[in-house]
Amino acid sequence: MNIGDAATRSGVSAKMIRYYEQIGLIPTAARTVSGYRNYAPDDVHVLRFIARARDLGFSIGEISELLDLWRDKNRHSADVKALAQARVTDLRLKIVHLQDMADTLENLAHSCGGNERPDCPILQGLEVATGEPAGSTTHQAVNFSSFKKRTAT
Amino acid sequence: MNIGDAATRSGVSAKMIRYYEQIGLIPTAARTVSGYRNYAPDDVHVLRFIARARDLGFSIGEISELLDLWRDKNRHSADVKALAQARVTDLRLKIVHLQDMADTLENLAHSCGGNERPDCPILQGLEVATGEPAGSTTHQAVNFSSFKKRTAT
DNA sequence: CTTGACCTTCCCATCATGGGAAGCCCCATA
DNA sequence: TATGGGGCTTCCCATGATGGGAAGGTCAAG
Repeated sequence: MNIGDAATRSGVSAKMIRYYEQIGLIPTAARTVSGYRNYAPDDVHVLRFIARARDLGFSIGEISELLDLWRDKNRHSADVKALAQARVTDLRLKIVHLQDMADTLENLAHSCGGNERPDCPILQGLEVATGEPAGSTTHQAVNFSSFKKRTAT
Repeated sequence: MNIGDAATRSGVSAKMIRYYEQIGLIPTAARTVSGYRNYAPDDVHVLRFIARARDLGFSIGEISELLDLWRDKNRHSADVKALAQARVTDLRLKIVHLQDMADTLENLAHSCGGNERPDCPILQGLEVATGEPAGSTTHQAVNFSSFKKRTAT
């Protein structure tokens, strides 16, 4: 099948399929005489795997590891499990932080709520409520985008 | 204080401070006669908040709104409150998505022995549960759909 | 006055992704 | 058979947030 079919069937855009090929995440596709990339159902399978893993927040590097493990018949479950658990730990931490932030903002909304009060203690409030000396360690970024781009260690 | 001081005290790198100024997230800093940027403690407060918000995955656009919310002391209290509450709703939604994701991964990890046997179901889970197969084989999908695209404003 | 640590601007790279242009290719239909 | 529209190719550019580094000016301590 052509790349467009593979894209719609896998949920990975054609652009991304070419990109994944280019960076070596997937092998170079077979070509037709006229140069079109040609994909087999198995390739779609792999692409689905990739799409799913991306959805779950795995970085490309991690997906590469997962693919290696997946394709390796002698793979070790422990490796895969460790990878997944690392993601879970990241996620739990993020959730806690986001809840902090949501609570803070909610308080802010209440304290600044709708009247003519001239001086909402917003700045101080947020700074206190967000805790964290903030000059402290630039701790490993815990946010949506950074966990994606953090190169797997 | 100089930009280096502001950077270490706020946890935002000097590079980023200049960038935030350039894109208008923070106002152009005062300059000394020789052209050095000069910061007051209040500026550090703002930078700290930015650092915190970035840490939590807010986009620059969102942080810009939050800062407006902060600085807009009393004039449009109702609007300000609405904005804050919208952000809170956003946050709660993000939290839900993250929890979904974490739960899924945790389930996968939990059912994986973590030993040397190559039967860890994490890989199968990744392989199978592609969201939205559009009338295809499996539909046990978990569907966080566009979670990773949440960079919306 | 020298030295080294700081500051300035400017340019480039990153990662994952999308947009779009220019130019082939394939198939259905008139 | 010719044609048109849509799919494919490569190539270049842009994004957002961040870092690296060069070339050069500045400050403060020795």
